[in-house]
Amino acid sequence: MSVRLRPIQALRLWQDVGLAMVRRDAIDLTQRQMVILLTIYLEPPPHTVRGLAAKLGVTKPVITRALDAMGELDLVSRRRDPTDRRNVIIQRTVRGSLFLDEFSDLVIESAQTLAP
Amino acid sequence: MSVRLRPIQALRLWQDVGLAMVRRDAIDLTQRQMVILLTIYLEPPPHTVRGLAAKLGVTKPVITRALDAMGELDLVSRRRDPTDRRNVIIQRTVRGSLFLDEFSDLVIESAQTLAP
DNA sequence: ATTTAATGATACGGATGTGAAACGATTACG
DNA sequence: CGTAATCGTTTCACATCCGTATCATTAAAT
Repeated sequence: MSVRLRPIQALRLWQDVGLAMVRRDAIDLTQRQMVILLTIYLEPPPHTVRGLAAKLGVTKPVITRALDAMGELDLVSRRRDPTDRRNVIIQRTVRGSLFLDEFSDLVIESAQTLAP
Repeated sequence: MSVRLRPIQALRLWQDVGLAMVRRDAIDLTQRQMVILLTIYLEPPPHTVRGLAAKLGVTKPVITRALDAMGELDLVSRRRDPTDRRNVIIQRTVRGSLFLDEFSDLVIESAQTLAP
């Protein structure tokens, strides 16, 4: 079932969620960091720096630094690929799952309260 | 009519739209800038620096700088309030309307292609 | 008229993100 | 082997954002 939205609803949804994220003094991720995090949690593993860079169309250092920042927040973790030690495998964490759960709740609630 | 979303749909929606925004080499707004822009276009005028700062829960310089940046992109414009010349009234622009129109299309399309 | 208050802009120091380029470590290939 | 290619990281110079504090302008109060 596809989700149908009207233009004003789409904009209100973004405003609501964005406003809640800005007001919450909590975790403040860049748009790129958010997309990286969502990709790690939504798409099937394994995830590598190079793969994420290609998917997002950005350079590798962008991914490395985003992983540094999010790793500091314990939203993701990294480990070397045992079979090919050049690769780094990016893994999910409990805190990352929790963060995205709360975020999805926020989106769902905003969507529910949208006027027609 | 409220819009019902499931958790995975909510996350996929954000990933889709974020990915499209990151890949587009075009306008790259901060989350705060985006919320400010949406507020200016969705809520009834007049909009002032002080009012926006209060609504977002941030300091006034944040608003001033965001307006500087978005004004440079011709997404908003400013003019002095004639009745009280301390105030600055923030106004919409054609380019800003167009930008948000395109953005809402992006959200709507992503929502339509969501799996159940 | 003088003082007080309010508004938005600016200066400052610190933190963080970016792309380009170079680097060390590891693997693949001839 | 030894050389080339791959992968993630680091370095560099630059840009942008943040909050605090301060400033100039304007309005209101005394």
